[in-house]
This record gives sequence, structure tokens and C-alpha cells, in this order.
Amino acid sequence: MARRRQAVTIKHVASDAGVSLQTVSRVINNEPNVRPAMKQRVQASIDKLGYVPSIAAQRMSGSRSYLIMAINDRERTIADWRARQGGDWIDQMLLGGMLKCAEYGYRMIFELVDTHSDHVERELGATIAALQPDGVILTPPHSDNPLITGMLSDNKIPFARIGSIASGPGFAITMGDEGSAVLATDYLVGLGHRRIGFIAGSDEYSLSGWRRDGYVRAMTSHGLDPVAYCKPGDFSYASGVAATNALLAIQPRPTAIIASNDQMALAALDTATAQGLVVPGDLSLISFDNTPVTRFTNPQLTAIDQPIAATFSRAVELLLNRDDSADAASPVDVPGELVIRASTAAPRSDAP
Amino acid sequence: MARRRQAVTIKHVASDAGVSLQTVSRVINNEPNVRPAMKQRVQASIDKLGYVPSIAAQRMSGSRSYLIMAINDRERTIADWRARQGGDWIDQMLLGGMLKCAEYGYRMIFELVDTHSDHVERELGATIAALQPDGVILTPPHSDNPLITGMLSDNKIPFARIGSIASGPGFAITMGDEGSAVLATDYLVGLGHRRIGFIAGSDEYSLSGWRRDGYVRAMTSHGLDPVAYCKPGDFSYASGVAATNALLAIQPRPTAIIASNDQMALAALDTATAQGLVVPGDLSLISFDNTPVTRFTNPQLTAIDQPIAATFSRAVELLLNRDDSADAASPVDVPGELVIRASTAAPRSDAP
DNA sequence: CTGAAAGCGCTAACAG
DNA sequence: CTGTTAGCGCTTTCAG
Repeated sequence: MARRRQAVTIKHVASDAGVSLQTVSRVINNEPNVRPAMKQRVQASIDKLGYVPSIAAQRMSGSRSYLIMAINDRERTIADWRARQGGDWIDQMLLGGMLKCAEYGYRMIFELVDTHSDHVERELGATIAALQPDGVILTPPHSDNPLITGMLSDNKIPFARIGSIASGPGFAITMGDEGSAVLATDYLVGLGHRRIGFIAGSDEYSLSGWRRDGYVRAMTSHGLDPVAYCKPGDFSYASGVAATNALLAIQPRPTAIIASNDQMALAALDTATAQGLVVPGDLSLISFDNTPVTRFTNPQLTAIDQPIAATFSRAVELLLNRDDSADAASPVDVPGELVIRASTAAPRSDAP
Repeated sequence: MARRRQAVTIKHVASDAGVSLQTVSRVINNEPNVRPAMKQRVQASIDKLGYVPSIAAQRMSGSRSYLIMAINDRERTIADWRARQGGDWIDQMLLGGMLKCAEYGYRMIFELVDTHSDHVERELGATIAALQPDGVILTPPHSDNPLITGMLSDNKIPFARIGSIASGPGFAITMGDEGSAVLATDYLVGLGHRRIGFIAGSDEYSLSGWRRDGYVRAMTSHGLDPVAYCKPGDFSYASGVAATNALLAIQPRPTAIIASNDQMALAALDTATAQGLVVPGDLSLISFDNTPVTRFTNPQLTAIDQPIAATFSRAVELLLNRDDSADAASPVDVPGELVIRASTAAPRSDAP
């Protein structure tokens, strides 16, 4: 490996502009107390020489690393990549996070971390020591891992916890789950549905509960029974099939179903169709997440969009404008929205 | 922003082990000329203190940055992310590239670069100056951009050109396009098809030509006409519809179609179905790329898998085992494979 | 085989 | 407002 050196350094700029290193440094970092004329002269040299500061050197001298680290669960992420089922969490994360970082001259790098490992702390600690990120974004199931949040706050590294409402250090950010469930339920009620089924997600994820809470709250507010048509699921296709069968066996059967994710909605669609029901004629369907698959079903699925990109974008902003006072602020909620496609309609007037 | 310092540095390890900094450095970098006993003693201290070298500091003192940079086209990547059509190029890139990097203690970061910009060179130059990656992976349409390859080789940064067969500096790596087209064609011929249609991709991409070349070669080798059933396309759904209509209007019509990507195959499926043809009964279909959408059609699409992950994995290996002699080696070809699903079958015996 | 010295490119702290 | 002086943590010379 050839030993490479910086082509043009702060020294070159300083001597070219006939000023001290410090002045150049001040200009680079946009610090005050530099006379405009001076600043212009230095900037001219910078442009002329095509100078770009070395992040490594900046970091070395105790400044920032200009790196924001996003952390995802290793096992789940790799499994999703291998399965190639069209899940695009990582892509949306990058879309929101990378672009927002770029706006501020930062860079987002992302790491896979083993939750199950008993040495999460060491693993993460090593990455942090090596990279020295200026901020970290945690995603479930890491967001509420005390080993991780503890380590981060001990090291005084600002961090955001996505999908967490717990108080404590770091910014808690949620993705509108409860509100979205209300939105979906209200929409169906508005269409004329009264018996609305709900397939819950795995209790391993807090958002499963929030989504159900929203459903229950909305049903209750309309004077509808929030319990009779609520069935458990675990986000898998198989659990969606089971829940749908259970729901359709109820007399009178529901005229609409909200599934807590797209896979289970897909299962509901297939199951209902197999039973001779027409979607949305006989049964309306709304799914959560709005991953690409919602576009490939027939009919296309009306879905609640999980605002992944917007959430990461917000997380980056929180991290970079960080003022310690807002640290313990109440959770930030990024609302999701309902994307109306072809799987929802008014119930038949002759519905049982 | 609190000023953060490395918690445990090489100094701590040195004093803990009672040796000089150099010795620790040698152990870290696995250099020879360290007595085993010494090495063990130092390693023990490292483990005990949980020491991890700072990449910034390593890079500063003229060593490696342990960073491999993958470059993708900004516009196209962002458009794909926004469209949420299930394209998973980035995910597969990460799957192959990140994991392979991790094996060697490297990290993959990825950048979006504007091709159309007239200052690609400056843009990329800045990123490189800032990050100082030890290697770069170029993807189309950057792979054959002389501004980029020139800059990289001037800076003596090892790089790989994915989807390029041009000679010159850097490793050229292809993804088996021609061979895969042969594979698909041969498979259809083996099934009994004689009139096989081909929908080509946009000429902006070299791989479009390679895929067509494979089709032509295979057809010719079987004594079949490689021209009559070959239609142009541009990878878009709309162009797929047009090409399919053109193909199905030919008398006698083809009994099978190979589309140069999944979107056009999807278009072919929809178009054929709309004309009352049954896939695969009346028409067999093979697509290229094997993106997630192939799993969501009815029937599911038989497809040629574009080996994205394997290719990036290979690129990283080439970059890290780099010996200058192999620099101009002939292009490396990572073969693709045929994933057989439900859109292919033998032609009807009574086919026209 | 191991140690001591000299930076890498940049910024913090302090002078002027 | 600008310049000077120390390092940051590590690796490279070059001595022992």
C-alpha cells in the first residue's frame, strides 16, 4: 500500500494566502473574529488550491469527526437482505439520514450490531473508539437496551432512540404508530365500516402495542367494540393467515381488517381471496409500513406509511443542533400518513 | 459539543504492559519481529484495557484509513429510494461489500456522486481528500468515466470498476451478463422453445449489449434466428409494453420472451395476460436481475439473478489483496445464475 | 528484536 | 482580530 499523504494541506493554503494556520482554520470552521477581507483572501486560496480538510486530522485535534453512526440489528438486517422480499428499511434510513447529514457536511455510516450477543457493549464500544462518531442513531431493538444507552451517555455521545418513548438520556423518537392506527380506523369508520378487525404485531416490539392502542382508542371513540375483532399476530405471513381465518370465522364477520404490517396484510388478502371474498368489495384491507410490496398486490394495498426517512432526517437534526437542555425532552413523534390505494371501499349495503 | 478524547490509547497499553509505544503498535499491526512472549503480554494488556486503535490517528500517521468507498449515481439512487419499487441494488451492495469489508477489519462507506455534473472530479476529489479511503468501488455509469478513473489512478488509490470491461487502471468486474443470457436462452431451448423473443435494455448501459450478445450467440448456436424476435427497450415498464406488443404481433408469435430487466418482464407479463395469453402456458417469460418484484407477480417470474452481492464481495477482495501486477488483469467475471420459478414451461405442442 | 525521536494535519489555548 | 505554541494518537524513521 503506497503511503499516501494529503495533497494540499492547511499549510499550503496558509502560505499561499500569507497568513497563519490558525486563520485558515478559522475560515474553514466559519468562526467569528475574522475580518471579511481576510476571510475572502483565505477562501480564495482554498478554492484555488482545491483544499479540503482531512477529517482524520480534524478529529485528531479534538474536533468533530463529522460522522453520524446509525445502528441496526445485524441478524434481522442480513436476513432481510438475503430474503429479498422488498423490505426497504435500510434504503429509507439512508434516504432520510444520509441526505440530511450531507446537508450539514456530515456523513452517515451504518453498523450492524448483535443484540443477542452478551458483549454488545464491547462490540459497540470498539466501533465507537475506532470511529469516534459525533452522534449515534439507535433503532429497535437497540433503542431501549440499557447497556447501549448507558455506554453512550457515559461517553457523552449524543444519541437518538428511534421507536422508543422511554425517558432518560438521548432523544426518543417515535414514528406516529398510535396516531396512524387512529387514522386508519377513522378512515374505515368514515367509509361506513362498523366491524373492523385488527391483527396485532409481535409483542417484542413496542410499536405493536402502540398500533393496537390507536385502534382501540379510535374504535372506542366511535362507540365500537375494540376487543371482539382484535387478534394477535407476530408480523409473519403465517400468523397473518391464522389471524385472518380467526377473524373471518366470527359471526358477523368484519367488513374490514387492519394488519399491523404489510406481510400480514398480504396474508389477509390471500386468505380472504381464497375464501371467495373480494377485496375491497367484501372486505377492506389496510396495512402498516407501506413497503414496496403494497404496490405489487392485486388490488394494491391501502397502507399507513411508516415515515422512516423523515424520522431519520429528524434524528440527524436533533443530534446536530443538540443543546443539552433538550436532552430529556418528551419524545418527538414523526407522524405517518395514510396512502389510499385500492384495497379499501365502503362496505356493501347488504353486508351481513 | 463536548470535547471527547480517546478513553484508552496506545500509551495506556504501553505503560500497562511495560513496553514502548512501538511494540504495541507492532502488535496491533501484526508486524513480524516481535517475540511471541512479548506479543502475548501486549495482547493481554490490550484485551484487559479494551483498547481499540483510533482510525483517525492511524490514518494521520500515514497508515491506512480502513475505509473502502463505494460510489453510486446520485440521481438514480435517490429516485429508486423514493419510488419504493423494491429495487434492492444498494442493499445487495451492502450485503456483499460491507460484510466482506468487515471480515478484513475494514469499513464500507458509500457516496452518491452526480454523473451529469461537470465537476464530478472536484466533488469526488473532495470526498477522497476528506475521507482518504484505501480503495474505491465504481458502479455504472461511473465505472468508465475517464475523469474519475484518471483521478483515482493519479492519486494511486486502488479501485474496482463494476460493469466495465475496459482495460486500463483498476480492476474491471462484470456480472456475468453475456453468460447469463446464454443460460436463459439455452434453458428455453431445452424446454422446447424455438421462437424466443428478446427485449433489449437501454444502450446507455454496456450490459444491455452484453445481454443481447449472449442471446444472439445462444440462438445462433442452436441454429435459430437471433434477429427476428429481438426488440429494443430502455428498461422502463412502458418500453416493455411496447416491445411485447411488437413481439406478439409477429406471425408466428414467439412462445417465450426474455426481458433485459424485471420491470420490462413485468410489463410483458401484464401485456400478454391482457391479450388473453396464459403465462407460462402460452408464453414463457424470463427476466433479468431477480429483484424482489419477481416474487410478487402471478406467476412468479423465472429470472436471471444479477450477482450484486457476490460482485461487491469480489471487488473488496481484489482491492485488499491488491498487488500492482494484477492491476491490468483481464476483467473478472462473476457469473449469474438462473432462478427457476413459475413463468417458464414447455411450449404447447399445438403452438402455432 | 526493541526503543527513542520526529512528525502526520489540524485545532485549542493562549498571547499579542 | 491574528499569530504562536502545544499537543491529539499513532506510525514511521532510525538507533540501540
